[in-house]
Amino acid sequence: MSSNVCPGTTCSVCGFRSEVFQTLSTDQLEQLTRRKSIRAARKGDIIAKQGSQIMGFIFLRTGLAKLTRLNAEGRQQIVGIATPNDFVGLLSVFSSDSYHFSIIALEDSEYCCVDLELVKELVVKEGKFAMSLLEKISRVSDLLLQNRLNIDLLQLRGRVAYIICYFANEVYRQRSFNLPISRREIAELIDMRVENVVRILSEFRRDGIITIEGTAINILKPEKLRWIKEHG
Amino acid sequence: MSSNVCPGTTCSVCGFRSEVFQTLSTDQLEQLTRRKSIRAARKGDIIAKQGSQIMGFIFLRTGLAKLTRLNAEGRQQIVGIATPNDFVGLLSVFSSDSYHFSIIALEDSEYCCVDLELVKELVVKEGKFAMSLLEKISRVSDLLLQNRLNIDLLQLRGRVAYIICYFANEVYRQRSFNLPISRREIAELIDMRVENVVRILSEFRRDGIITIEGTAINILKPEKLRWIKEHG
DNA sequence: CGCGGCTTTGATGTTCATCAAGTAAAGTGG
DNA sequence: CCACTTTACTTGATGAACATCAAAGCCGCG
Repeated sequence: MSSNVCPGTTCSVCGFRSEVFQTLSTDQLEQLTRRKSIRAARKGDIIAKQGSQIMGFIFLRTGLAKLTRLNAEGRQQIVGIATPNDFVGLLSVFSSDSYHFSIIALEDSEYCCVDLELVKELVVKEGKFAMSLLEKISRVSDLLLQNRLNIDLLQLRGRVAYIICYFANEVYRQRSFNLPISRREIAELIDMRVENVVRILSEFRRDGIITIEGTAINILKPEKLRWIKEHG
Repeated sequence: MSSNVCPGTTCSVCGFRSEVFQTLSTDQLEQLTRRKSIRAARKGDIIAKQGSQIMGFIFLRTGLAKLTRLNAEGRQQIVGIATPNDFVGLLSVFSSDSYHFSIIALEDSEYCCVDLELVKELVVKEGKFAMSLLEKISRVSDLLLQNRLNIDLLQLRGRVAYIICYFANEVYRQRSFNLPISRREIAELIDMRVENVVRILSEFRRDGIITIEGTAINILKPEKLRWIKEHG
């Protein structure tokens, strides 16, 4: 939970600006700069906690984070993965006053926390800003839902293939990378059990589809993996 | 697909107004009235089709509709149920130019189709409108996601209980009602097979938890059903 | 009437969760 | 730094949950 405030960077040079804040005036950007804080989170740090009051509009600048949720039964579930420039407060921000998910850093990350009241003020004052926010929020949330719907129809083999492809294609854009999450977390992400994640990964390795050593994954047969993710 | 245009009603007396359009001026509401159409859909009619171009901002005035989706494999999936005052274009409206889901009437329904360009214009022009739209869109989408996440963690018995409770509590607000969807559609809604839906419904009946005859459901033991939905 | 779609039940095999047990890796405290 | 504990990973065996296949009844519709 220890998140350090970083030396301020002005919002006018922020990567997020090009996507959402592009429509704001220099003046408004300065206002934004004054009422935001950039923070650093170490791997494992809790950026926001499910159920706690929403303090600000949060988006990820660098790094990687998971959105998690504890259901009524006490079972942990990973709702999705946030990559740089995703806002992670998600829909809750505008429909509730408390976070519906926890946000936890998977890698050392930087995130920006903008005063929520200011964002709301800007929505009301600056129509174009409101519009681009709507677009961005829609895109991120829609993608989250699509991923989940896709996974729901797959059997376990297909789910594991899906998530490997996800990291390869959407996150790291490389055939070979280090899994940022544990076997347990993979299980929580695609609604299955640790043992079966392990078993299926071993199976993929045996079949020469991937190599995997610890967290290091290398995809040997992308076509085959894609086939499994689609038909498995 | 045959949807008849209804005799115009002015937007100033629309049920949706109180939720989202409340902030618009009389003038703007008249503008809205001119650039919208109220349509009637009969049970089974397709209100919008997955993949087709988004023509307008659609919301349901009366009746009931399902949001469905055909995945890459050709398997049908029901994403959610829309009740009156839900906008059914959902997130796609602002993040894509084609519908990601089909919208199909489950009961005779009336829906309103507002010129999307006008809505976007109003978002830009009227900050308060933008804000209430953001809130509404967030609430509906968030709920959709929550429901799906809940269902994902349940076994089949729990899912069936969940969906019965859903209709009883959220849609009809009565312990006894007519299921608006077939057994097959229930299966598509909670990711299971028709046979198992039937089997579990019969089981609930045998155990005296519900009565069910055709589409007519009556919940006899709400507490027991709730227990199953939470622990099943 | 006959056909097709929806519903229902039974039988069977597959997929998956659970239990158990063991290894490896990573903290923790003396 | 080493014994100790904990946590992550891995494999096997077993039973429960579920999909699939098969068959029959029901109903509406041309």
